[in-house]
Order: sequence, then C-alpha cells, then structure tokens
Amino acid sequence: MPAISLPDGSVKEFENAVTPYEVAASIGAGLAKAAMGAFVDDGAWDLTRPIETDAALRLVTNRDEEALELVRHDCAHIMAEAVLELFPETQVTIGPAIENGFYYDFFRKESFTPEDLEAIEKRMHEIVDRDEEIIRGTWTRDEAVAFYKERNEPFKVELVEAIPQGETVSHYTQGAFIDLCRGPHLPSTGRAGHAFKLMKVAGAYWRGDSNNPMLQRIYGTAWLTEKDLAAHLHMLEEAEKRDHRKLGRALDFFHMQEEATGSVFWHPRGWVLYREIEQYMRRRLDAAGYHEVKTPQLIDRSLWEASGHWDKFGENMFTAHSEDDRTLALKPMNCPGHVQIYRQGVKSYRDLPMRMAEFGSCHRNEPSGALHGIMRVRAFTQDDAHIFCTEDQITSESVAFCSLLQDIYKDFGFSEVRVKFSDRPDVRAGEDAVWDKAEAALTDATKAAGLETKLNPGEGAFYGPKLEFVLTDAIGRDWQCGTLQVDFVLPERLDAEYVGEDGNRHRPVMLHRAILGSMERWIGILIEQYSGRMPLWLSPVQIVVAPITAAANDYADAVVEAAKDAGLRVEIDTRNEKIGYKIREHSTGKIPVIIAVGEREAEAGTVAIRRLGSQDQTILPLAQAIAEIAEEAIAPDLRKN
RNA sequence: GCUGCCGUAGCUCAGGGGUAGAGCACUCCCUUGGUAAGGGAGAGGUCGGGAGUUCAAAUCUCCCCGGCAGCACCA
Repeated sequence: MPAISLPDGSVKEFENAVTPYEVAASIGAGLAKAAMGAFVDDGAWDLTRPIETDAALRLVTNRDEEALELVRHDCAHIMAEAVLELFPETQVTIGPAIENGFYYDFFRKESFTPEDLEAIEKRMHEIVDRDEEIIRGTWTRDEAVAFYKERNEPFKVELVEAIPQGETVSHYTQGAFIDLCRGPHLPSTGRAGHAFKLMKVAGAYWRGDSNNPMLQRIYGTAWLTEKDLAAHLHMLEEAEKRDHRKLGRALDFFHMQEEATGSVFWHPRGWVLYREIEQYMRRRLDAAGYHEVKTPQLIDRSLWEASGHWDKFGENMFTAHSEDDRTLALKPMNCPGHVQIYRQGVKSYRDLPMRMAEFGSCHRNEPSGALHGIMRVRAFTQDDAHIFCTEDQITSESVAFCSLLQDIYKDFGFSEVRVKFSDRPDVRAGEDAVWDKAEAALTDATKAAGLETKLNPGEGAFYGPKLEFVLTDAIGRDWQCGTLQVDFVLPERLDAEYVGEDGNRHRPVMLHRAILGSMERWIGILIEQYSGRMPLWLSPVQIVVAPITAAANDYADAVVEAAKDAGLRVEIDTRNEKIGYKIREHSTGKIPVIIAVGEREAEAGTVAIRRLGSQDQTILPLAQAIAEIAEEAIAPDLRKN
C-alpha cells in the first residue's frame, strides 16, 4: 500500500502499485494530460511505470525542462526505429539526448545521403502519428547478451557485456523496435510531437575511440513546440552571420590560403585590432609585475627531449635541419625557453615569485581536421607567462592570476566565463601529496577569486591540475582560452632551482598561465561575440568622415585632422557617391562612428554624427564631438586610472 | 588523422560531355546628391592541381591539395 508524497507536502495513499500517470489522474484530468514523465525519489521514472513502495513523486509536465530531455531522447529512439524500417541492415548503437536535440549512432556500410535523411525524417513523423505505445521491460544481463547475440548485434553485445553479471537491465519497445535503454521514456511516440528536424550526418568513432570503427551519427534538433523549433533554426541562421571566418573576410581583417594552411595573413585592419589587444595586455602584465621576454623560434631537439615534449608531442612538432646535422624544432610552446632564462645565474628565494611573460609565437602541426578558421591554427601567438614561485606562493599567485583574468575578460565584454577544473589524471607524474597540495591551492584560488568551477575529472595535465577558462562561439561551440596550470615536473626535468632561506637548493614551482590563450583564437571569439561591431577602443577604423558634396571636402579634411590629433583612427570617404550610399557602405563595414559633413556643417563648424546601429544623427560642434569620441575610445584599463 | 559533403570571376552562387553565366564589388563616363544601394558603359575566369576515359572534359573516373560539418586530437 504505497504512500506517495507530492512536492506540495501532501501524501496520497494507494491500495496497490500505482503509476505516476494514475497519481496525476487522481489529482486532475488536466494534470494527467500534461504529464510527460516523473521523478520518483529523485530518480527519473516513466509515467507508466508502477511505483510499488512509499515514495516521493514529482511529475514532469510539458512546462518542465526535463520534459524536453524526454522528448529528445524519444526522438532518438523514433529515429532509430525509422532507420531500421527503411534500412533494415543497419545496426543501432547508442542514441542520447543532447543540448538542443539528440543523435543516434548507426553502423551501416553505405553512407546515409541527404535524401536518406529526408526519408528518415518523414518516417519519424509517421511513427509519431502512429502513436505507438512505449513499453518498459527488463532483462537479466545474460538475457540481454543472448538477445543481441542472436540478432548479431556486436555493438549492443559489447554494451551489455560491460554491465556487471546479475544486474537487471531495462529495455523499451515501441512498435517492432526494441532498444536497450536506461530510460525513462514518454508513454507513447505520439507524445514526442513533431517539433524536430534532422540536421546532419557525420562520422563518430564507436565509444569515442579513434581505434574503433567509425559509425554514422545522425544529429537532430527537437523542441516542445514548433515555435521553439522555428526559433532555434532562426537563431542558427543568425549565428552563421557572426562567423568570424565570414566577418574576417568581409571586414578585411585577415585571410588564409592553401600555401600556408592553418596560418593567418593579417591585413592592416586586423593587425590594428591585434596590436590594440597586445598593447592592452602588455600594459596589464606590466602593471601586474610580469617581465616580458622573447625566446628563440628554433631550438635543438635535445631541449624538447629533456622537457618531455619530444616524446609526447614530437609528431606534432615542425622541425628544421641545420648544416651541422642537428634537428631543430620550431617551438610549440614557450615553457622550456623560459626555464632557460630562469636558469641564467643563481636564483634566490628573494627573486620569487618571478613572473616571465612572452607573446610567444608557437607552431604546432595540428591534425588537419582540427583546423578551424583562426580559432584553431598551426601558427599562433600565446599570451603566455610562467610564474616561478615557492610552494607557499602557489595560492596567492593563483588568486592574483584569477582576478587579473576576470578583470581582463570584463574589459573585453565577457562577464560570463565558464571554468573547468581538471584534476589528476590516472597516468601522472609527482607524488600524491604534491597533487593534494596543488589541487588544494587551485581550489583555494578559484574560491578566493569568486569563480565557480565545473569538475573535469582526470583531465589535468600529466604534470599538474589545471583550470580552463572556456568561452563559447556564435553557434555554441566551446573554446578554451585562459588556463592556469600548476607544474612540479618541468622544473625538475629542466633543473630549475633557487637558494632558499636555509641556504639549500630547492625546486621552484612553475605556474603556466595564459589569459587570452592565443591571440588568434581570442580575436576570433571577439569577432563572433560582437558580430564584428567592435567596441570603439578596439575598432580598427573608429571614424569615417563622409563629405556630402565635394564642396565640403576641405572641411572634411579639417575634421580628419582634428580626429587624428585626438589620437583617433579615422578615414575619409571623398568618393563621388551619395551620402546614403556612403552611410550604407560604412554601416555594413561596421564602422562605429560616421561623421557626415556638408556645407551646413562647414559653415557652422559642426559635425553630424551617426552611430553604428542607430538611425539618428547628433549635431555637435567639431571640438566637442571629437573630445567626446576620444574620451569614449580610451582603453578600459587606462580609463580606470 | 577518420567519415561525409564541397571547390566555377575579388565575394555570394547558378550551370553542366561541344563558344563560360548572374548579382554585388572593380574601372571609366554622366550625376554634386543631406543619412542603408542614382544612371550608363567596360574589364575580369586554364571552372583547386595532376593523371585518365573520350573526336571533344569545367562537366565522367582516379589520385593529390584545400575548405565545411561532426568525431578523434589540443603541451
């Protein structure tokens, strides 16, 4: 006689086992209709699965976030059913709900074509219309193995065999389709609705391992309503327009070409932006007590062997050969170089912490499939620094770094950065006690800096735990930008030391840290963040002066001179075109300020200012206008003083 | 690197075994116009590269290079 307690605190008693649906119905017909799933004692539960003991029940209705996950997961099953109906020779593997939708991985010799996707999608709608009941059942592990062996489904067999002996596994049946699944699911296929769309097919390795066979993954998006679906598709369309690759070309910032795969040709405008960011960072680092250095591009392989990088990343390093038969490597990172500078002369504990920064130009032979615009390239510049310090200084240095990073991100307009905390991997160097210390120091630092972190278990570097500061691009892909890593290994390998207070030699700790990560990636993210409409202080061209008729050209020149004197980046457009044409062109060119001047302004000594994104114009005296714009164009760090 | 798709003018794209197309951009001429495209004329391409099939290849086949999406990778 189960007693079911509800979120409002009430308790309902039932004579026999009862399903969440029946509980809902006992409360009201409307609720029963809206119910899609349930949580029983905080575990996800099918609406039609009986509850046999006392339990806390929470119903999931179409208003709850969890309903969306149910729909998406059901869509995955419906897609698998559709695929099997249309292509019976296919083997199904795994198909979860994901952000914005779902996917299912299939094994089939022939590739799915775009036409196949259309047919599958059509069949999915039919399956929804059939409103097949979705029925939960259970197997023992051995029954499940036998079932899939008989069906000759090796992928499923492998999945089931990974389950411990003696455990019960659940399966769900809809129509002729049965799938091994933890659940829960909706009561019937009709409840999934029609607000879904298949998006793309792509390869994906079985169990995420590149040594395994490649499967075909079909991605779909699914929502509770058609309106939500349309909104999502519209959002994707809009996001595409913010793509930094598109905007980078359109705004004449940079280009890339075959002869230098994965490397950026910076155009004058893009380079202004780059330099503005570099200069800003340089000021921030100077103020934070860093010392900037520059280390060689080509370094003998022996140093990379000593650091351990040759062993681990040798295949991804570019090499050059000298006349005297030495192998030189184009530096893929700056750390070993910095240790060489550190090692010059004897260091005392009084020299620590020593913060060594470099805008380090690095080359890595990234796999071709990894390249992506200027976000993932083979030649890039890190805003890298290494802090050599004592173990006691780890926490304070980390705290200082985290707050510096946060402040800088805010200056660039990123108020929300996600932080991943990657702790000790299975294979690692260093004593557990050292790891305890390093992880504790990092944890303290993030807390002190007010950062919330998400644990990324076992994903730390082999030499230490790390923080990853992650930003998101226009269409929701994650990119690691900043990082902070605690390293006890390299100082040992490259023999860095200092003389302590006790007169003995000690190993310093190295904190590897980057704020922007790579200049290239940062600029890519920045372009997408602002849709190319850069803030005034970063904008390569801050003002375009557009005379309305040639009679105003002389006055326009005077305006340009005034702007230049105020340190502004200004261009003039004296082309024989109408003002409307010039406005349009410079608006699509994302120029933040357009100053139009005609004979009226020339006579009055004023300017007509039009801001990007606004239809309005403001008439101001020239000197006042320039002063106001110049004030606004001051970099955020200089503004603070 | 793997799977799939793609590569035609500066850009966006159409075409498709028999003389290479559009819009925008570009050049010149006319227009001096008051806030998101004034009008006209012109120039511009070995159809990513190589090999093959064919009387004939931008078009079909194969190899290579590059791009896109996802997976794998990311010191």
